Amino acid sequence: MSIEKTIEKEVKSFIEKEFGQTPADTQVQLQKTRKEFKGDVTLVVFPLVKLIRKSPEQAADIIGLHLKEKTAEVTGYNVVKGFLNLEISPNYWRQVLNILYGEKDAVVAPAADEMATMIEYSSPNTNKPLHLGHIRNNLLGHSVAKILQAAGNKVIKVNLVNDRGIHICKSMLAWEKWGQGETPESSGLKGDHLVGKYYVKFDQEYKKQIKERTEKGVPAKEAEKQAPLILEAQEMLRKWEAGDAEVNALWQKMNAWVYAGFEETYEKMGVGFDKIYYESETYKLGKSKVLEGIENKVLFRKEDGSVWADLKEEGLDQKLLLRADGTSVYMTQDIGTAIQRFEQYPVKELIYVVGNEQNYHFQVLSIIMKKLGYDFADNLHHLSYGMVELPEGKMKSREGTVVDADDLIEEMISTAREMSEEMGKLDEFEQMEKENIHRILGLGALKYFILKVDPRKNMTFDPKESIDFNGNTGPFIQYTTTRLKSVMRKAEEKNIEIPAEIPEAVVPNEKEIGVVKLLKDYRTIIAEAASERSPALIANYIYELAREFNQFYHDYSILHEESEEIRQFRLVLSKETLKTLTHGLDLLGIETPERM
RNA sequence: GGCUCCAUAGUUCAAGGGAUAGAAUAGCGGUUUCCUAAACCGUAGAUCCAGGUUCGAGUCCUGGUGGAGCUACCA
Repeated sequence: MSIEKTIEKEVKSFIEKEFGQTPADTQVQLQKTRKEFKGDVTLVVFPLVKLIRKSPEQAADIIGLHLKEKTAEVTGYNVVKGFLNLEISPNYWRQVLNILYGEKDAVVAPAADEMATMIEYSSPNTNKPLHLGHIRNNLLGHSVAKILQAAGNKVIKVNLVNDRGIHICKSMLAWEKWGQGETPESSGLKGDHLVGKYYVKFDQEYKKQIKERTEKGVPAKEAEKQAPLILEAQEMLRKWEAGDAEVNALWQKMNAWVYAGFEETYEKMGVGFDKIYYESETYKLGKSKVLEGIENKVLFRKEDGSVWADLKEEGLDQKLLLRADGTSVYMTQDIGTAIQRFEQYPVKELIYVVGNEQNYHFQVLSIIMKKLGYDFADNLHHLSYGMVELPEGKMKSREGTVVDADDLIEEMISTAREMSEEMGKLDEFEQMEKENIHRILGLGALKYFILKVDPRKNMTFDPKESIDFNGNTGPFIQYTTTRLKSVMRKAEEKNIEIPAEIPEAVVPNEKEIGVVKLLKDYRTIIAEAASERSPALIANYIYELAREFNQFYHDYSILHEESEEIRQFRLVLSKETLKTLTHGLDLLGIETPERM
């Protein structure tokens, strides 16, 4: 039993016996003792003073004295205001490390639950390359999937590629008009960037046409609708929907370019999926369910034939589900895909990793699903993450301020390369090995930078200041692991064995206890990160652990320690720390190099 | 206009209603005959404003100020 549980139990039974009052769980508040005070565990006494009817100081004193007498692990206490700081014996911490060390897996045992959690992320449009916003989405989705798995869930990762619609037709049309048969091979451009180029081209030409008309006095809205380019694009979409062979062939060709490009970026980021859905295959879903909804009178039809949900009772507006011409909208498709997924898979919940700009959409989705009578509506969760903003505000493709995913990744790797070469620690390595380490470090810095921030919050990225490699960063934690790996290598070279158990005679010092205390928390942190769906909790934890270990490492030597028993203790401590840091980094999708 | 979210050192981020608000970075000053100095130590620096609830408020409530998002027969 953990020391906190033991103390909690003892405090409760003590107060019950002595004062005839049973404290509620929320009244027994235990927390870690702050660094500036003596002690390990702190009981906040304020909530208990009403039951005990003494001053906070007196109450703390009585409880402290009792715990010291009754609980073997409590070796002393002190009272500061209403805070009872309890000192726990170093032997207890040694035992904690022994237990952690004995459990070979840092991972929580897989749950027996056969029902899976499905997590949808990435979901890109195929008309332009991925940017920094997508990076946050992908890293979050991938990391949350890993964390859920580590917490004992079955996880299915899915991607829904938005491969159809008017925006795709814009790229296709521009390529036909101005592309002169350009291909990724002929231009040397990555497929998604090539298609993106024509999407931009369309927009430019379209704007010109609008301007020509507004200058002749046509109202802006009229001009937007009249411009020949947009009419052509709309015509192309109609042909696509009618299955026109020529349009379809072009669509297939250009999408294939984009997929190849995306695949490259996904691979670089280290993210992947168990199943990829294409909107061209799912966009007709949901319509029949909506029609059923009319029969069941939960939806209604307007005079023009369009179908709506009335959400006034929920404090929202009306929401369109089928256009007057009978075609579906985004919401209709999402209704269809959700139903399909719950029917096809043994899924207990569905998590959508989508930006907070779509909060309203997902709020409405849940309400409509419920209206349609699907119980799993309560198991649809929107993992709503904040925008990545530039110092001057939102990224705008029109103003060319979009931070391209591929460019950023390359920049990170080359920064790692520059720094590494300056330090010269890898000089004797082969080129291939060096490049691999630069890649691991560059991506480590990027991933940690993104994931350490609470997903729900907006974050700022300044392209002028490169992402740090020192301090609270991925490379800092990676560096700690390479030091540890180096210690392990040297131990092996010197034939120093790492024992199966720690000798009982060892009494850990303060720095060592500091590390053990953190190691003990790891499983709890995973569970919390899973329920909060927040990789930031993992990131903050491993940073703190690395920092704590570095302090110990700086002050004490491991292999050069003279006492064999203490050396063994420190080796076990190091091995456990390495295991935990590596595992935590892996949950963030970050690799650890052997050297750096 | 309506709805939602946000506001913490110069900057980027932390802080389950609890102690003297933590880090990092930038600044200043130190540490290397010893397991990797991408490290370690020291120094200085912050809760948007006004009320309220509470033994205790960055955290909860009300009002204000400033910012973001949503409010499409786009996806």
